[in-house]
Amino acid sequence: MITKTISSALSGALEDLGVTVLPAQINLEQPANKEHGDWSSNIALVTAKNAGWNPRELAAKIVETINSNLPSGIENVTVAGPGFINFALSPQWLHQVLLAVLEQGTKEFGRTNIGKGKKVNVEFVSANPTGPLHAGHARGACYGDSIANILTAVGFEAQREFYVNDRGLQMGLFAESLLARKSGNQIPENGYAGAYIEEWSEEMPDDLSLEETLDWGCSYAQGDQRETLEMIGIVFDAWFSERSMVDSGAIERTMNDLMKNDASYLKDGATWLNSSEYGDDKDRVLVKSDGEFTYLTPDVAYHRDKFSRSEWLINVWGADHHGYIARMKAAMEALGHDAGQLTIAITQLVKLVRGGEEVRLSKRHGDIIELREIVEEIGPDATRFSYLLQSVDTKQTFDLDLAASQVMDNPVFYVQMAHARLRSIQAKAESLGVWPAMPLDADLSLLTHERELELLRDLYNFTDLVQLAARELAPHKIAVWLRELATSVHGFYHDCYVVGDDISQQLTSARLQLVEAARIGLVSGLDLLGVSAPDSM
RNA sequence: GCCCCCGUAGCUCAGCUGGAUAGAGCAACGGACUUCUAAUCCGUAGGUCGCAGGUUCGACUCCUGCCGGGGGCGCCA
Repeated sequence: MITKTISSALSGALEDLGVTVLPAQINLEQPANKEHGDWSSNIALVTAKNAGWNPRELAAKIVETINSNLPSGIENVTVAGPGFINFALSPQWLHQVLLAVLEQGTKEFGRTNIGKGKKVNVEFVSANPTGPLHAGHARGACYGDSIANILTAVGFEAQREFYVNDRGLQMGLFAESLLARKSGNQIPENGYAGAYIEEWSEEMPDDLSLEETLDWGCSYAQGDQRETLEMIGIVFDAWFSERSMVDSGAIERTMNDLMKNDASYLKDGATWLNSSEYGDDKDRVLVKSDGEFTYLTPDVAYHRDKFSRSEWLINVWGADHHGYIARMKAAMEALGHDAGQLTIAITQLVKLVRGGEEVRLSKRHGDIIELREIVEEIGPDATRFSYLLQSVDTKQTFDLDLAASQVMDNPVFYVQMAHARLRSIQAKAESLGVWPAMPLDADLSLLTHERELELLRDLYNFTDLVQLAARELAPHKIAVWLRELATSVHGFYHDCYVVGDDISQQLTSARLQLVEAARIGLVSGLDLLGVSAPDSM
């Protein structure tokens, strides 16, 4: 690609000047300000000191050298500011980008193989099967699903997994709450009092034992959660049952192996994990003095199971679990796993606002906003896009009134509208018989309008962007890029007519190529977020 | 007290491994529809990037210390 040409021109010039640089030091970037050219290098600023030059002088020498033998595709090279070297290219390189996008199509565009097929397990949501999913779960759900998409796009083999805590204290309280509600008794202390408990208990068969209630409630809740997730297009490859590890003996084996590795000990009638040996603040209880496991113990066994199936584990946890990271990594190391292959992605809390007031999230009380309600209110696409629009590192304010009533404020419509507009251009071209019978010899050099070039620059950036989003597990970067691409599309749509009497046939066919390329861009980006690209709005 | 996240325009947020004059949407103001969807486009206005030091040719970005907001520090899950 063109960046290689520029890099080698730079390193050649530096060599001629007797300045030695490593290829890795040559760093090219696309300046934010278009007046600074298409590509820019700071190499003179970086190397000047060691070479004993003034940065601007060095840059001038480099430019002189490159200009004496200007590579094709580069229109001019200049020195600017404190010593930047700016390259202006002929639009031809962007036309190459267009051809590449068309050739790749929606199935290939933006995809690479840096993951080399490495297996990654993405565990997310993992809500207790004691109630419906709420607005807070949704952030982790959209995020986890999207990073699995992105990791797949860069060549990993991603598996989506949901860990079901179908045993333990909370399950017991849930079952007791259902039974109490069913028989009209008082909900037990610390039990579940949400309105859904009443609705669910009415669905429940009569005269169930506590154990049967637990089974029934668990599968009912799981079914409800599964259904809600499917409403926003999230389908898990595996639902891993905590209880199954009791039956299989996995938990006992894990306890034994921890003991064998001197990672656990008895104290005060409880069994402890020696986690402080592995960087945790303190040791943690694995088996309580009453003989029950803590939450940690089955989870350790579970992670171990995941490691037997995948090389890299990603857990998406809420901010309230961050204190749990150190002990889990400690346990993995104690069991001989590489804690570096366990990545914990923390999503900050979602603050729900309705009517200007904060809505508290608590499953134990009645006032939860269910994910199902949100999806029914604003639709799956707006739900997913809204949750993915900002970094999970920041706490999110989700304004339900805004999302429901002022749809125009919602960027998802802006992006989807861009796609619908491109489709309508194609539909018109189709009705005139000039599409999709596209002439492959369209003269792309006709694409010189700034709107057209802007579109191509956006498309050029996509592949690197997907890799960055994968590296940082940051789907919001895709969402931000989509808004930029949509802005370019709307600008192009406005200023560059594609099909019409006063547009030459040559220009029409060149622009039709661009329309399809931009469309491929929108579809590819939206796909990674799990948002649809409708033909009309 | 310790740990994690955040602090950027009136509001909601971007800002890539440090780069040139800090960006976008909404809200405000002013323009653009005989045309492929005006659910759009163009322009104006709006900033001490929480504060103070440090590193650097260069800091919103990295380091340290404060201040402010949120979350977590159980033999709960």
